[in-house]
Parts: sequence; C-alpha cells; structure tokens
Amino acid sequence: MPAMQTAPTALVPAVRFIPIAQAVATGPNTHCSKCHLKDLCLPRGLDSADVRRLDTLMFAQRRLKEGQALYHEGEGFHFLYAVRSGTFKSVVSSRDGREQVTSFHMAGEMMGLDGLAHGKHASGSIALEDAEVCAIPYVQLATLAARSAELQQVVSRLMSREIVREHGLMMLLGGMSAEERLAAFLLNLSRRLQARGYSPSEFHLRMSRAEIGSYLGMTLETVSRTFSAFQQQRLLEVDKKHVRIVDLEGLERAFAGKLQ
Amino acid sequence: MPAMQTAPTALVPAVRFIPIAQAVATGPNTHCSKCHLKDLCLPRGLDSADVRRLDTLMFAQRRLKEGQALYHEGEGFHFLYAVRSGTFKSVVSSRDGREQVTSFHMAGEMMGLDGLAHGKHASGSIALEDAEVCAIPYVQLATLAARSAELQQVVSRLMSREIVREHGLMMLLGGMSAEERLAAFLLNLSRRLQARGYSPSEFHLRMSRAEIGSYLGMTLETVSRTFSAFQQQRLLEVDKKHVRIVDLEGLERAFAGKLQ
DNA sequence: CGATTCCTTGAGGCATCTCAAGGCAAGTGG
DNA sequence: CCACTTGCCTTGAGATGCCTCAAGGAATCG
Repeated sequence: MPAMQTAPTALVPAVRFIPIAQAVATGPNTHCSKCHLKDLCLPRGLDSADVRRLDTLMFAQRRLKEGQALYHEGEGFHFLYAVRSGTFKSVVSSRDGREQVTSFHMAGEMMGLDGLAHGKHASGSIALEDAEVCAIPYVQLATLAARSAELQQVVSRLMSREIVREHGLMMLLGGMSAEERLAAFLLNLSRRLQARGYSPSEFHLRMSRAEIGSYLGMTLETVSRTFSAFQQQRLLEVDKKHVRIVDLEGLERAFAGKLQ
Repeated sequence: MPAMQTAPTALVPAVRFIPIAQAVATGPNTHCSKCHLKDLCLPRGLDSADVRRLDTLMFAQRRLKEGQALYHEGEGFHFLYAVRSGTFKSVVSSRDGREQVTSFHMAGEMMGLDGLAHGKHASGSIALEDAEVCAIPYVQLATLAARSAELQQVVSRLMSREIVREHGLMMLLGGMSAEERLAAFLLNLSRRLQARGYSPSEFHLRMSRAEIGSYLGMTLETVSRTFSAFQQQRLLEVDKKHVRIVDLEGLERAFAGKLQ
C-alpha cells in the first residue's frame, strides 16, 4: 500500500450563497408522468397507477442561480428535492468553519434525505450552476407512501442507496491514494453522465478543484497535480474544467482493484 | 491544518468467520413490548398500539459466537437485525481483498439497512464477541409499516440517521488528524456506552487496533501510537483493551472544534 | 483594466506509512 | 506443567505521499 496523507480537506470559500427568498421563485408545477426524467428519478420502477398518484402532488419547481443555496444545514426539513437540471453540491460544516462536500447531485437525483433523521437538514445544498429542482413535500409523500407499498419501497431504496454510496466513499477516503481517489471520482462522474445521455468520455466539470478536493479528502493543489499526472500518463486531457478521458481502461487501472 | 497521511487502512485478518448454518441456532422468540431495549431500539418513539403490532412479528433470535458472521457482503437481503447483546462490526471489501470497517454496532442498534438498495447486503456483519440479535423479516416489517405511518416514519428515520452518521465519518476521514480521529471515536463510544447504562469513562474495547484503524482510516501502528500519546498527555489510561478516560475535556479538546 | 477567482507548479516539511523487532497473554501439544 | 505457537500490541527507524506556503498565469467581471 502506498503511503499517502489524508487531506486536511480543501478549503472551500465558506459563504457564497444568496438568501433563500430569491430561490422560491417557481416555475410551473409539473407531473411526474410527463417528466423526461421519469426513468431516472423518483418514479423509477413505479407502475403507472403509482405514478398517477404522484401526479396528484404536482411538485412545485424552483429555479436557482449558480452559487445559490437550496437549503442550509440546520434548516427545518420539509421537502425532498429532485434535480431537474444543473448540478448541486451537498456540504456539511464543522464548528471551526471548515466545510466538507459530501456529494454532488445531478439530474434525476434526490437531495435532502438526511433531513428526516432529526427534522432538520444535516447538510446544505448549493447549486454549482443555474439549476431547477422539484420540491417534494415530505409529509405528502409519506402520506402517499402509506397507501402504496411500492412507493414506500422506492423511497426506502433511495435512502438505502445513499447509505451504500457513502460506504463506497468511506472506502475511498479511508484507504486510497490521491490518484485512486481522483480516478474513482472521474469514473463515477463519467458513468452518471452517460446514464443521462451525455458523453462519458468528454465533459465539463461543474465543480472547482477545491470542491473536488473537499469531496475526496485532499487539497486543491493535490487535485491539480493529480490531474496533471493523469495527463502526463495520457489517461486524460484536461483543460481547466474540460476533461476528456483518453484511456478509460488506464483510468480504471489507476483506480485499481479497489471498491469491490 | 495539520498535514497527515491517509491510512492505507489497517489490514484486518480477512476470513475468520464461521459458516452461517451454525448461526441460525435461535433462542426463543421475543416481544418488543417486553424487551429491555425497547427505549433504544426499533420501538423507540412508537405508541403502544404500534408496539403491539410489532409484537405480532415475534422476531426470531440468533446467537452468535465471537468471530461469527451474521451475514456476508453480497448475500441476499431478507432481514434487518437488531443487536440484543454483544458488539458487531460492519465490513465492506475491495476486489484486492482488503477489508474496511464501516461501523460498529451495539445493543439496540440496527444492522442491514444498506441491503435494501439492491436486495443484497452491501456490507458484511461480524460479531466481535458472543452476541444475540433479533432477526426482523423485512417484508413483514414493510407490510406492517404500510399500515402505520408512525412505524414507517421510524424505519425511514433509522435510515436517515445512518446517512447522517456516515456524513460525520466522512468528515473525520476527509479532514482530521490521527489524534482527532481517535478522540472522536472514543468520545462516540463513550456516549453510546453511557446511553446503555455503562460507565462512559471506563470500558473494554471489543475491537482490535487493526479494526479501529480500518474504521478510522489509519494503520494499526498509528492507532497504537496515538493511544500511547493520549496516555502521555494524561487524557487516557490504556491497558490493552481496557480504556479509562481520565480527562474528558482534554479529549474533547483533542477532538477540537470539528464536526459541527 | 484593475480586481478577483481559479488553477498550476515548485520547494520544503511533516504526519503518517512501512518494515522490523520484541513483548505479553492465551491456547496447544507433548 | 512446560515448550512452542499464535495473535495482538508496542515501539523504533527510515521512507514518502501529501500538505503548506508561495509565486505566477489565465480567465472573468464590473
């Protein structure tokens, strides 16, 4: 095993949010059954009867600008949010003001599941680019779920998946080198983009080096150096936030045999 | 921020389990309403009607010996397990055979929630000492939950709490020094023992240095050295697995202002 | 076009890893 | 009951991967 250092975690500029009030500006409400994301998002796997039931909720949409907070850590939990477009980061902060990114979210992914535990959001959510979300009133969703075992199952599975995802991340943070971490991150991003119909090999990073570093437990300098190293190894071509995966298998090898 | 290295994670002796068959030997079934753990465990927060409903399930108990596996990673998911006595570790493993501890469980805590995501256990569970669990058939629990919004809420909250817990751990792994990690670990252990009526300041570690290291993302040697350092700082008295917290506030200071 | 933000790269330091040796306790076989 | 093995822990010495600090370049913005 390589020796490596745990990242004191890259520092992310702490406060760059915009008051919530501005976030509430909503678009028209939407129906799940007509949504282009219905195969990725909440209704995934539900039969049409259940989807119709979801339609009765008519989720309000919210539009956010880059840098704007959807909700803050500690705020009362009332909604789950489904990403319609754009990218988000989830952050938790420590008393000393440091902030750690715990996940990135893209279209079709659910945010806010950690709020259930204690009735307040355990992490904050911030848009990394202009974005839209569906706001799903949790109480109403729970009411609906009480009448549909399927829907209940779907929500439970979402949560469970979040737990599994974090297992993976712990493995990453606990036992892997900088190169392995970044490779894992890029491969994961690639797969998710592909699932959304984008190119898996060429994409635009929505997050800064500091945010990647925070997520992966390393400094932004190490992220930058690792990008450069991958480029020298002819695994990637990197130009600022634009990334092209040149040698997918090589990248997978860099990620090595980690993570089951 | 201190510079520190990420742990290539302590190596835990890989295979030391006993075939499942032997684990099925059960004690008598039990009722939640009569369980001494009812204020810590699943029924926590439920009204008496719901607890009575839980009683109808009559959870089978399983007894396990030290080192025995309750379930393995990848195995089909059918039960949630509530710890009645003893201590467990949850482990995930990577292709290269390394194993990482993702959590420790004690009386009243639930295991197996990560199995829901894909219908198979995403981690394995191994008894660190002789132990007993209640096996909760998930299908039956879900059926029951479909009829009780309260119960459904309880299960959802359990999951959400697991997500929040892992956030905390990620913060630990991502951005803290060896001393901070071990301090956090000990303080957490202390609190949980206290909640169970044990001394918060003097206890017996059920896990090895290697397992602690794996959990905290450092090598067993560093765990050992950090224990020694705490002892020299007169924060702890350590004798093998016996730990006495001498200076609680000092330990909290060592853990510093991290984690909200 | 100055200010700002973000990224890159270098040089040096250090926390933690790796490797190695030795001690203690419990279990095992003769 | 003793020699031997085995598992677990501790400690030391040296190596190193990543952090820290610092400087400079490029793009964006008002």
